[in-house]
Amino acid sequence: MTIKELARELEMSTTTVSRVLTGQEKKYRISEKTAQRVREMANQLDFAPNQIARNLRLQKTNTIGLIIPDISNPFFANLARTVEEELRRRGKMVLLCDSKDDTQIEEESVQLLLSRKVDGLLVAPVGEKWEHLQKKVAVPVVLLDRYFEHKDLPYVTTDSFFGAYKATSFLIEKGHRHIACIQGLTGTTPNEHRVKGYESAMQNHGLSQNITIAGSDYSMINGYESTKELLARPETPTALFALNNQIAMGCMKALKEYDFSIPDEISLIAFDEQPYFELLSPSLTAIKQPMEGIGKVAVEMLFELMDEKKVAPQMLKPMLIERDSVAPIPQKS
Amino acid sequence: MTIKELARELEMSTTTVSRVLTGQEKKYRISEKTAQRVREMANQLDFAPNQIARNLRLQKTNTIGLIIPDISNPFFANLARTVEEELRRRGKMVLLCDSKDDTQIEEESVQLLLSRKVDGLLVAPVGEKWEHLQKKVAVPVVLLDRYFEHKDLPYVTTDSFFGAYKATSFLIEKGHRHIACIQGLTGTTPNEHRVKGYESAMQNHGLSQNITIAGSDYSMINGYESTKELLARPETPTALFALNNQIAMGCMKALKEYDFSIPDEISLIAFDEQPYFELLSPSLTAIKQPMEGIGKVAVEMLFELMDEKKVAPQMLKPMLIERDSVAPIPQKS
DNA sequence: GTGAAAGCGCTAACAA
DNA sequence: TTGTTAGCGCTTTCAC
Repeated sequence: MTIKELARELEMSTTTVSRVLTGQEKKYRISEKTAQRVREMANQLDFAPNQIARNLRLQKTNTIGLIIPDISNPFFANLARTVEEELRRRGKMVLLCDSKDDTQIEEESVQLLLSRKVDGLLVAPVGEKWEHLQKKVAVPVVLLDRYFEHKDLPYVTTDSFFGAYKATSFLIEKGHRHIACIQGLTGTTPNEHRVKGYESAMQNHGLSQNITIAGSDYSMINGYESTKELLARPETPTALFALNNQIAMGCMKALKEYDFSIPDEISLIAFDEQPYFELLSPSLTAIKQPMEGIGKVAVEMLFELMDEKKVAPQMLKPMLIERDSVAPIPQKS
Repeated sequence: MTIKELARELEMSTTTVSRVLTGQEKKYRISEKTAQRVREMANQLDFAPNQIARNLRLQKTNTIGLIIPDISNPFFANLARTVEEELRRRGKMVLLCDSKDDTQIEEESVQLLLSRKVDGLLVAPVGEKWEHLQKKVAVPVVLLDRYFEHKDLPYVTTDSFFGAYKATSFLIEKGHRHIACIQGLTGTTPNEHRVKGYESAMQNHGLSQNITIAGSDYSMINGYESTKELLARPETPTALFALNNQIAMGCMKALKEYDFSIPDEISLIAFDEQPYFELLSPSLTAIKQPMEGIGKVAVEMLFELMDEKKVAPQMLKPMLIERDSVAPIPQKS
């Protein structure tokens, strides 16, 4: 069923049909009667214009490419949900790519999406390279979560420094002095900023000598093994700061296995809240990222870029959710 | 950068260029020298054919529509991950739609995807209606998770009856007699089969009179409120069977709030395993669905359908993961 | 071995 | 108020 057949059926030109169907009847002063007939017939034969042809002609696909490092990570799944919803509301569809935290897959995905002529790109990059996101990319790009400083690639993300500083200060206020930080993927901005936030807080409280950083990626296994390693050290930390939700899970697993009681023997705080945190025992204190905000702002930004407007990067403030995995300890200098 | 420009640059026809670039040089006996030159130039100018034009010409988009009720539910996020990976491996991309468990959005999504000429549809339907998935759908469709019996729509799903029967029997073997089931969305096949599995197990053990079914959808809030309601009844159940992961979370929340100790005062088992279940306190006994299998088999099936082969629906067996949320209770008839 | 030209289904500039 | 026609960028039939 094409517009041509529809036009033949109606005994009029494809032009007229097209104009009615694209809502331009007013503009071309098409008689209400004609318009009515077109709509009825289209409805009756339930004709839907071939979007591929349309896209080719219009040089516009109403499609946005979304590249995410791991859709099974609830953080990104949530992001994807908001983004999809926001885009749908604005008449766009989403081509989804999961890069599996692999820069090469990410680069390939960008190519694939560009050759499919997406109108824009929303990317939560792995974070190791950026050239493929900037050079020869003819469409607007907005980065999510991870980004690149000084690269003029617009982004929207959580204020990681702020969040980490807050989490660490919170622990310090509770009397903790030996706080270890288990980091995610090194070299990526959120990780570096979280680490810096942690370090700053430690330094500002005169605890520079106690700064302890372990770990290497955003996985549960990393949390698990880093925790075990930390527990094996001569001076066991009294608190752990896990830099994402999966690391925190690994920490809990290790602590459980080693029969460390949280928070009595060791406190735990996570960057990145998840709904089930409140159900864990003990419930997990966490830094909650403004997920909805990130998705919404990113889509907004992308639209502004598509309208050739200028945009400024955005850092959204996270908040601390106090639960039971952090206990005060008696002060001892 | 179009193939035309590339051809001009090379001083040959677009035909030849196209033939080389689509790997048909052998077929048309194009000289190796020419082919070489084409590839080099294409590479150098890093030319990538406009897929939209290609799709239009070929009447094929290498795109699959994936409709899912809620991508933020880890069950579906996992499914999406496997599906995306499998499809990428086979050279297809994924257009993602989140129906938010709303049949109307689902119907619209099908229309949108069809007008974009996807080559196939992978749908985890809300489960209330099926007409929009069968009538006038010109492309192959495979259903995930939820499906429709006797509707000739191929599906791949977990054997829900089997899993629920197993979970219930497990509780009965542990001595439980008053087992309540908190169900998900009524009217959907997995839910009905899980309920039937539960009922069958109860009946086969002579516990028909104790069958208790509460709840109405797959949400945490449903688990929460249904549990509270069950606890308020004169005869409190000794075990709860939650029909999905989110319901189970709601149960835990309610039990925690009411200071019911799991498993000492009440046992809990969930249909649908999640990685964090082992970290909950107590760790949660669950029926684990073969997620990877579902995704892979579904994609395979879709490809067979695209090759005009016949396929048979598949039910994959889940397995029971024993943890600490179920305790035996002394037998009393 | 290579090329000219038609055509995929649609929209819009130009014409009437 | 409506229609003719060119063309989006590609592939492929037919011709040489």
